[in-house]
Amino acid sequence: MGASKTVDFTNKQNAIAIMIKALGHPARIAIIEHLLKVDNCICGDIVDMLPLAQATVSQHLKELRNAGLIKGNIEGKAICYCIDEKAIEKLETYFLNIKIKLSNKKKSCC
Amino acid sequence: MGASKTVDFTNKQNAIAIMIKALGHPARIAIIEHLLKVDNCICGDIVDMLPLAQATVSQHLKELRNAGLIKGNIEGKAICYCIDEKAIEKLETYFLNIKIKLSNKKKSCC
DNA sequence: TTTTTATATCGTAATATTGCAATATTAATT
DNA sequence: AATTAATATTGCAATATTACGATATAAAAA
Repeated sequence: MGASKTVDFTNKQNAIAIMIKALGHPARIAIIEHLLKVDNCICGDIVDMLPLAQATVSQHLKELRNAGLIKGNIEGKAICYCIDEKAIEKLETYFLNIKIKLSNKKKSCC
Repeated sequence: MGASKTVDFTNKQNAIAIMIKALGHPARIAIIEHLLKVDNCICGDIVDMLPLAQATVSQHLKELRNAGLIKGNIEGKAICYCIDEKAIEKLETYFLNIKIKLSNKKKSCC
């Protein structure tokens, strides 16, 4: 197979899984962390930062874009990439809710 | 290739990517959400819940376990799985920090 | 001790991901 | 218009993931 059975899960579950999956790679974590540090977020700088070929970085950026985690703004012949705050908020809220629910839960076995 | 270039990233980046990656699948999201709802977290119930074969569910549970997101406790011939609170806290903290850093940041382009 | 029950592992097929070189595209510069 | 610069896309090889049936394992029940 190799294909996830997305049809059988809720839309919410599929949506959050897509966002989370997009972050589940060290290069894409590194991209987000770099965008966080830097003020001028030009694509070329990301390529220079990472130990990966330009084509590979471009691919990772595309995945982050498709998942809604970053936005790109064309600036002349360069592209300025930024983190999408709303996406990060969604993720933070998701885990915060789990944390809260867990703390309100009686322990069963582990 | 198909193999991530983990050597070239920091240990922290690789570690958080592994945790996040483990959650980046709708079935594993569904497992976590189920464990959150239920008091008695027996493996067989998870298998019954999900639209996947027992072997597949077992594999997903293994990945969550390997990433430290759940813990299993043997109870006779059954196994009780629970969410590892510390793992969830790590994830929540990670995204909270990004959120805070973003809000303290001057907008550049997007 | 045999059988049943619950879970894990193995083997394997289908598909996805990762990474890169080569090439295409697009916009600025000359 | 031709060249340069920045980024994206294509094509492809290597590896990983997903899913499942079949089988193994381990504990309880009969």
